[in-house]
Amino acid sequence: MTDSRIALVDVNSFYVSCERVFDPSLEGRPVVVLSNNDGCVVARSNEAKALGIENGTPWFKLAADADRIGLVAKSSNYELYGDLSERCMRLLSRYGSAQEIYSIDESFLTLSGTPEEQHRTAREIKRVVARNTGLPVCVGVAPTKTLAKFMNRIAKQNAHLGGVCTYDTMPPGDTENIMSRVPVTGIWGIAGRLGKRLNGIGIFTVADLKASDPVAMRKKFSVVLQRTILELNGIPCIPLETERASKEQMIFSRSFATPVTTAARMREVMSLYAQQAAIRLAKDEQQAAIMTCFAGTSHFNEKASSFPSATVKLPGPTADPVILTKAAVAALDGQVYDGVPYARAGVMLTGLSPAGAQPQLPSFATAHEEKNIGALLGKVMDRYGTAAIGLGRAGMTVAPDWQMKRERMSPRYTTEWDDLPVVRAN
DNA sequence: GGGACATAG
DNA sequence: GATTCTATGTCCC
Repeated sequence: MTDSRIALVDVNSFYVSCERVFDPSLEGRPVVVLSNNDGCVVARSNEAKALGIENGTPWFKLAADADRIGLVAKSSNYELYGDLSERCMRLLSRYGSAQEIYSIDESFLTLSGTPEEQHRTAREIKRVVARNTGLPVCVGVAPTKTLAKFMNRIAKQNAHLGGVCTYDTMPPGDTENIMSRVPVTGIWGIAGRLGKRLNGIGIFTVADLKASDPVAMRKKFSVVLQRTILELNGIPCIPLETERASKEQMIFSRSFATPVTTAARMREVMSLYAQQAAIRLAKDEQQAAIMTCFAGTSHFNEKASSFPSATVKLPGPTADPVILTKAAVAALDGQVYDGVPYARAGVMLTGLSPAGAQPQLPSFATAHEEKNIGALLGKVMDRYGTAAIGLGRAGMTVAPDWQMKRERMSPRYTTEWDDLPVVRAN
């Protein structure tokens, strides 16, 4: 048998593993990586999972006990993770006739050959990624994406499999056995809400779902669930997306380290966020037609509740930081009040199109629009930091106090010359 | 077409 | 005292 199959390669505890690549002393210890603003746990090592620490736990609830239980927390370092991700994805691309980069730490690959050959390829992938990047991965191989995800999960949870699990080489009885024991929420696309509704009609395990009638389930639930059921039965319904579709919307939003309580400060925030959004537009080679600006108080603050937002139509599709910044600064005018403790804010861009798709008539383009300032801002900030340059921030030479907290961040070893690791030889 | 909701990583 | 960010898809009006 030489059917083509799908491999799902996933880095174990990706963010934690990235931290460990550069700090081997973290090996074997409970480690968590925190969200932006050092808010809550977004990645855990197995040792941290074993301590019962859940994803989403606020750091302030763990901090006091951290030393006592030997828990290490790191601020998230997306420069580092993004760079290691790229290296990893480039390596993986060698091993499949097609590749879908599904997330920062996951790729689907198309494998050919016999099941035994595919299993050997999967083992080689694991070996080569470990040797070339230092990152541990697990690989699941199966006829459909949903089954590949499931096989990957089995590989992760059963150390004796050596991090690789292939549907076609597993004794069918073993697979059925596992499926009849894993809760239905162990399947890709089924989380709490749907899980509860399924339990309500007697579907508790993966095996129960697999045995259900896809047509009836589509009527009762959704087309998504029907596809999942068919995929569990080996019928591919979810195609490999080898071309990254261009984004439909772009959001830049952040929580503040300390609340923003004045309209004047909020204008500063909007100005900086709009510039970050412009930089991303330039990187994606896109332009936007509509901008929504929003701010909000903390959802945990019941006394002050305010969620201002405003949508403005831009003069035409644009990626120009000058236009975007002016629009953002003006958008929330009159809706943000002094004295209200805003906890977060953001800029959303919609109506996106490829840059240059609708070339503007020269008479409508402003002088600065043609100069692609967004890309320039991005390059300067990449090299000299975000404080080095900016529009309309006269005198703002130090980071404002609302800027997000990253108190426990490791150096950006691979993307900052000044953060290069130091090697000592005795 | 748009808001609410669900899901994922 | 403190609780991420981003993107997509479906349902339903």
